[in-house]
Amino acid sequence: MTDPGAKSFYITTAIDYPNGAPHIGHSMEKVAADVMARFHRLLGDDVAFTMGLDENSQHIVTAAKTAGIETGPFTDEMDRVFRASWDALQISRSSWVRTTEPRHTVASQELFSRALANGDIYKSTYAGWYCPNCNNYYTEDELVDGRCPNHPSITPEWLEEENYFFALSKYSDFLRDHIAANPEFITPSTWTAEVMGLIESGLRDFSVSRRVKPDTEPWGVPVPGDPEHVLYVWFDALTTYLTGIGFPEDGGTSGRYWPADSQVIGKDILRFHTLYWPAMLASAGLPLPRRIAIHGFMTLEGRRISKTTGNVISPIEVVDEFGADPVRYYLMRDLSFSSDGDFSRSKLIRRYNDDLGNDLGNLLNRVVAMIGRYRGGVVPAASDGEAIEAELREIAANAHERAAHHIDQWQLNEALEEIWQLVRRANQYLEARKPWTLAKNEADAGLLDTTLYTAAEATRLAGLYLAPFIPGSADKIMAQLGLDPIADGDWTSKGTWGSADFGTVDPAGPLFPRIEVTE
RNA sequence: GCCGGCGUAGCUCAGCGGCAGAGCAAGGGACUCAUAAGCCCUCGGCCGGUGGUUCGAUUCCACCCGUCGGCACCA
Repeated sequence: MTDPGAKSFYITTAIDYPNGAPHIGHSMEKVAADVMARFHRLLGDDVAFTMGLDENSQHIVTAAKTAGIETGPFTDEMDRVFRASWDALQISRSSWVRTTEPRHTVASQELFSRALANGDIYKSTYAGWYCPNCNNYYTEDELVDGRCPNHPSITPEWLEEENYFFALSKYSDFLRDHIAANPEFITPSTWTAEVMGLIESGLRDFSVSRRVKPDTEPWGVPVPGDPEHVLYVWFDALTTYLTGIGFPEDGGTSGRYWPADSQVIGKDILRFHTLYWPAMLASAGLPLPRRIAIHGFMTLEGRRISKTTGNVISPIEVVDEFGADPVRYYLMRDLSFSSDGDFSRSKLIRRYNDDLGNDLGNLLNRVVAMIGRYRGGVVPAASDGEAIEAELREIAANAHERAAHHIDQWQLNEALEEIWQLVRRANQYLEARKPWTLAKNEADAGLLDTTLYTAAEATRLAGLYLAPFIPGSADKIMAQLGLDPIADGDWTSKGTWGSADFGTVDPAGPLFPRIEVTE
């Protein structure tokens, strides 16, 4: 399917920490990344898309213990739940990395070894408040009245251990220069000042290993040549982005896809992806990702999502009720990628009914119904028409161009707004031409043909442009219009006016049946 | 405390030096192809406050108030 000469596009999402099932708040990042991946496939690019799970943490071991399950089966179950959630949302990942996989051990050790060989890793002393039950260190702030946050009965002791450090401080100038020279590296740019501020306030080296304690379950990637240590967080978690494309086999796929075009993360891990990660890559002699795309956080009905509040909703639950496309549409339309947003059931329903049902679904429905009624289902040939037809063609061309630009800039809600200009204009167009009136007069047959074709074509293009956002529905639009399902490269080859051969419409009923609000 | 974001119509937000914008919500109207949908019109804002720069500020600057984040080994 993919042209070997195609441009490659590599995108990743943050890997999740599977100490519990995913909730709706995790889904915005995944959907946004998926929209981008699908958009690039539509452009004809050869897309790789990595997601995964960060399983190498003592917190996971603790969570498994709490659940009374062995760590392996526990993470296997979490793995199943996470994949099922993203599948429900139609996230089109191409690779899935669990940090416990052997291939990931290889990749992490390789990255570590390269940084070591480059002289950026050294041994030093790490100190912190150690809780033996958690097998974890805490900072002063994290302790609750001097006790372990997870084990109120335990008073952690101050422990020092020798472990490995990464020389982040050496990269201050490099990072500052890179960020200044590549304004798109941090997207949206509102975060640039914050990151620069972090650099100016001074970067400290960070520890990258933990000593394996006796009598604890070994869990993690051994440090190459020093099995007394396991990699701690960064050289393990961040490396998944490389594992996903076959690193360190540079003759294979990783050479083709790296550097990543976009790495999508939440604002909480900004520091690690804009400072630690590029420094680690530079140290290992690898090029840096072109862009770190940072999204805001989601509240649920106005409240912070948290287990203690009890307001967690699973993505599967929401998809079961509304369908994947409506949820995807709502997330991308109402919640700005770059800022925090609130997920609200009533607003989702409003978006569904008003935008998807009334504007888009009803447009499709009236178009296929009229073509069926007035032209026996065959989309008629048409003349160019008059100014009003030209105007609609121009709106479509604008939507094509501007939506692409906005998607490229990670302004996904604005891309949808542009496409909706076309949807709205198509409805207005029908009101202006009044095909139901034209149909009453044989003398208007030619104009009726033009009107029906023009409306059908506008609907087709809107459906195509929406394909990255609502892929299943986009295909249904094509099917009702009697067209082939959307394929890779169609944004270009079929994205302009008149680039499809219509046949016979296939009315299949409302695309987004209205949801009746009860309360 | 330090750094940063935000505060514009009932709601969600756009605009960021030159007569206040969109969508939704609310009210009215003409139509009927369509998911009682679509279309048209109307209502609606001392653009958080105070001072300053400017011929002119929602837009730039200062301060204040409110609000939300970040402040490092925590995903």
